[in-house]
Amino acid sequence: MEYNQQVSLNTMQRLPLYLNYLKSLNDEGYISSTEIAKALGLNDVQVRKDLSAVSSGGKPKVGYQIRSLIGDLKEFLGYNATNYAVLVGAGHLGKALMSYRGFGEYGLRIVAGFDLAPETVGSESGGKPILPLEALPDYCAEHGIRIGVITAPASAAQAACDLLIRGGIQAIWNFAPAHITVPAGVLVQNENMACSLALLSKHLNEM
Amino acid sequence: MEYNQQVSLNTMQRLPLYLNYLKSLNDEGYISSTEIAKALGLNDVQVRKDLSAVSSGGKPKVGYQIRSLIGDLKEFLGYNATNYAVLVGAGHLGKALMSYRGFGEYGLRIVAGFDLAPETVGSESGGKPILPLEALPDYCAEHGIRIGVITAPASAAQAACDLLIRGGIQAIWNFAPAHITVPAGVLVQNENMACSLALLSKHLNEM
DNA sequence: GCATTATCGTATATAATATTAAAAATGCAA
DNA sequence: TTGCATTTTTAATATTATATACGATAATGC
Repeated sequence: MEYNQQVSLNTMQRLPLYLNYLKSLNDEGYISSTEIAKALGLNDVQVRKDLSAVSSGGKPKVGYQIRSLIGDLKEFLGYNATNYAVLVGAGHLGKALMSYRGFGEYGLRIVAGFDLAPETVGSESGGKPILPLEALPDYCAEHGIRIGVITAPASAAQAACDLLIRGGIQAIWNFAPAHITVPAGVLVQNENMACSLALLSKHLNEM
Repeated sequence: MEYNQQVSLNTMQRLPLYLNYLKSLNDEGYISSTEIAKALGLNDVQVRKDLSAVSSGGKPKVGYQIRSLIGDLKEFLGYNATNYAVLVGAGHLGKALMSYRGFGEYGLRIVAGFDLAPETVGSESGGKPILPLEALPDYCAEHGIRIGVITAPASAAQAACDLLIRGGIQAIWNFAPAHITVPAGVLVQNENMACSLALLSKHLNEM
C-alpha cells in the first residue's frame, strides 16, 4: 500500500496527536472521526482528510477500526523502522536524551554521545558511551548512522553540524537555539524551545 | 509603544528565529530584511511583515538597526519579564530541564520540581528542591506560580495537569506525549518530540 | 542639486489550508 | 423491505498565508 500523496506539514504534525489519542483509548473497537475531532479540539472533516492520507479509510456509520488505524499511523510515521542516531553535546539535556527510554517507541535509537569536555568523555549515559568529538565523523561513517542530535550550546551548533555532515548524516535534530545551515538533501528539524517559551510568555502577558 | 495587532502563529514562530540570527551577528550596525531572509531561507517581504509587528521599522537604503531590533524582539516575545514555573515529573528529562541554565534568557525560571517517587522527593536538581506531588497546588497558589512544566509519563500527564490547574496555573508546557485537556483560558504548549521524530523518519524513508 | 540605487512598506495576486455544505454509503430497527 | 440515523466522502466556499509587483523614501555619487 502506498499513500505517498504528499502530506502537508500541518497534517504531518497532527498525525502524532491522533496516534497518541488512539493509543490512550485502550480499545479494540471502532471510533468516528467526529469523536477524535471533539477530543482533540479539531474539525472532523480535517481529521478525516488527514487520516485519508494514512489509512484505507473508515466505514460509514461505524468509523475507523482503532487497532488498524494505530498500525497505519505508526507505519506511516516511520515508528516501526529503527533509525540509529548519535548525539553531540553531552550536557544536561544531552545526557537526559541519551537516558530517555521513550524514543524506542518512535523508532529512534541513540547509540553514542560526543563531547569536547575531557571530564565527560569516556563516561556513559543511559548505557551509551560518550566519545571524543573528533571521533564523530568516522564513527558515523562506520556505523551507517543517519541521524544526528545536536544538544550543544548555540555557539557550537554549526561546528557540531559540520562534523555530522562530514560523517554522512542525513537528518539533524537540533536542540540548540541557533540556525544551522546544511547542504541540500539534509533535513534540519529544530526543536524550538525558545518558540514555545515565547508563546507561553505571550499568553501570560495578555491576561 | 503598542504593537498588539494580533500576530499570527506562524509569524510568532519565526520571531525567535530572527532573534537567534541577529544575536549571532555580534554587530552594532544595520541589516536589511533581504539579508535576514537569505540567511534563514525565507522570503524578504515576509521578514519585513513579521518585523513590522514588532519594531518601529527600518530605514530605506539602510535596513534595521540590529541592536534595537533585538531589543524589540526580546520585549515582544516576553523574554525580559520573569515568569516562575514549577515542573511535574522529575525523571531524566525533568531534572535536565531543572538544571538547564539557558531558560533565564527566555524569562523562564523553574523554582521547584514535584514527583511521586519517594526516592527522589527531598533531593535537589539544579539547586531547586524536588517536593512531593501532593504539595503542588498549595505551593503554586502561595508563590503565585503561573507556568507548569509537565515531564511526567503520558499516563500521568492529565493528573499532573489537573493538579497544576488546581494550583491556579495559567500556562502549561507539556513534554508528555499525550493530549491534555484544560479549562478555557489556560494555554497548553505541546513540545512535540514525537512529531519531530516523525518528520526525521519520514525524510530518511524518502531517500 | 539630481539621477541612481538599495531598501522599506503596502497593495495585489496567487497558493495553501480550513471550514462549511451537500451527497453517498452503511447499518439498524420497525 | 423501507425509513432513519450516523458516518464517510466529495465538492464548494471561506479563510489564511505566502509570494509578486509596485510606489515611496533615504543615502550615495556625479
